[in-house]
Amino acid sequence: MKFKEGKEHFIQTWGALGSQWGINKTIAQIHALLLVSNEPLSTEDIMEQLAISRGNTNMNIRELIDIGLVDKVFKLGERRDYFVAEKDVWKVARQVAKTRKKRELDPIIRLLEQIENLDVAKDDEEGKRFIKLVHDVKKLALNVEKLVDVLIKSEENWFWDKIFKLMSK
Amino acid sequence: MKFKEGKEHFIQTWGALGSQWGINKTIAQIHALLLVSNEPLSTEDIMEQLAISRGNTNMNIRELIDIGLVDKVFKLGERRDYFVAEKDVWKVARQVAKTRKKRELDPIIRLLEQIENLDVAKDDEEGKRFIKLVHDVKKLALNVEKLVDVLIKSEENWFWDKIFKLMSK
DNA sequence: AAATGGTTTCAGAATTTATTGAAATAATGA
DNA sequence: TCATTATTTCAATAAATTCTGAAACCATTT
Repeated sequence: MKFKEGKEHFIQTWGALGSQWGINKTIAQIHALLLVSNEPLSTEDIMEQLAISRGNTNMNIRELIDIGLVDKVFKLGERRDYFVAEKDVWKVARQVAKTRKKRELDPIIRLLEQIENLDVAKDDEEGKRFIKLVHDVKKLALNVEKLVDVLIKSEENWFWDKIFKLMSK
Repeated sequence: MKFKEGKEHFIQTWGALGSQWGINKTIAQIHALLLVSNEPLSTEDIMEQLAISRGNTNMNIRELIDIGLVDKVFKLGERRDYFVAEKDVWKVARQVAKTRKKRELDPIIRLLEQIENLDVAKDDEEGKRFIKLVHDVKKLALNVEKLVDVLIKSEENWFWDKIFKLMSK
């Protein structure tokens, strides 16, 4: 496989991975492109290399900056903005986990807590089963949340080291 | 909050959660409906309660059966099919992890391995950086894969117990 | 064998989501 | 100031996904 071909392939794969996980394909592709680029890229560069419009490029770069995966950088004597991606894959993983936790997990836990506070008569078997279900889901969500918290705070080696010790017992 | 209202809320929330994670909303809603139902439901029941068409119902139930979250059951002396969902939330989590691992993680690891085998000259710095990136991503993916494998094989208590011991050190 | 009750399929419609592109806005500096 | 260049916004459009509903299919009973 040729180098350029490999890059293409990588960008496509990253994009596909993104859509499967509910992330817009273009966001993932821009991220991949910046990941594989050694130099900062301008909006023009990205538009050209991914064959997408200016507006699309701009909005998705902003999203990536919000998520914390991409930074704006300035080149001396240049007017236009350039962008770089965080290259440390572990940091990327942590950052994604952080964003998704806040955006998705936290609101769901709050909702489940609300539902949990149902008034149910003591002899209402159906109601009791429902409350147990909601409770179980909440418990799972809380556990996932805690795990994500560990991940967010950990160093790569520490984290996987501990996880793998888990497996061997 | 009233009981019925709580159920509605739960079904909506489950559906919303699903779409954020790249799962079709209706699939998630059917699953939620079956989760909160103590009795098996027929296609008609589901159509009615979620106000969706027969075709939609049928296709999404099939998907849920494929994933392994829903079973078809028969009622004595009844001709029509009934469906029940796995109620154990931990089993649900493991089943989802299993399906997504096979569908998503495995293919990506294979792709990364292909890309990794690039021919790059020894003095090609850019190429070398790219290969390192791909290698790092693959390593992360392999670690996640291993973690998911532990999860799939574990009992709930064992798993979370070990994970939480992690945190305290 | 034909009527009944139920299930599955799938082309087209509806809906949702992503993208474009042009106009408005901002920043720079001559 | 005003011309130039870059960025942002957003209504319109396109693309992708999901859903419908009617027809085909299948199994059972009379």
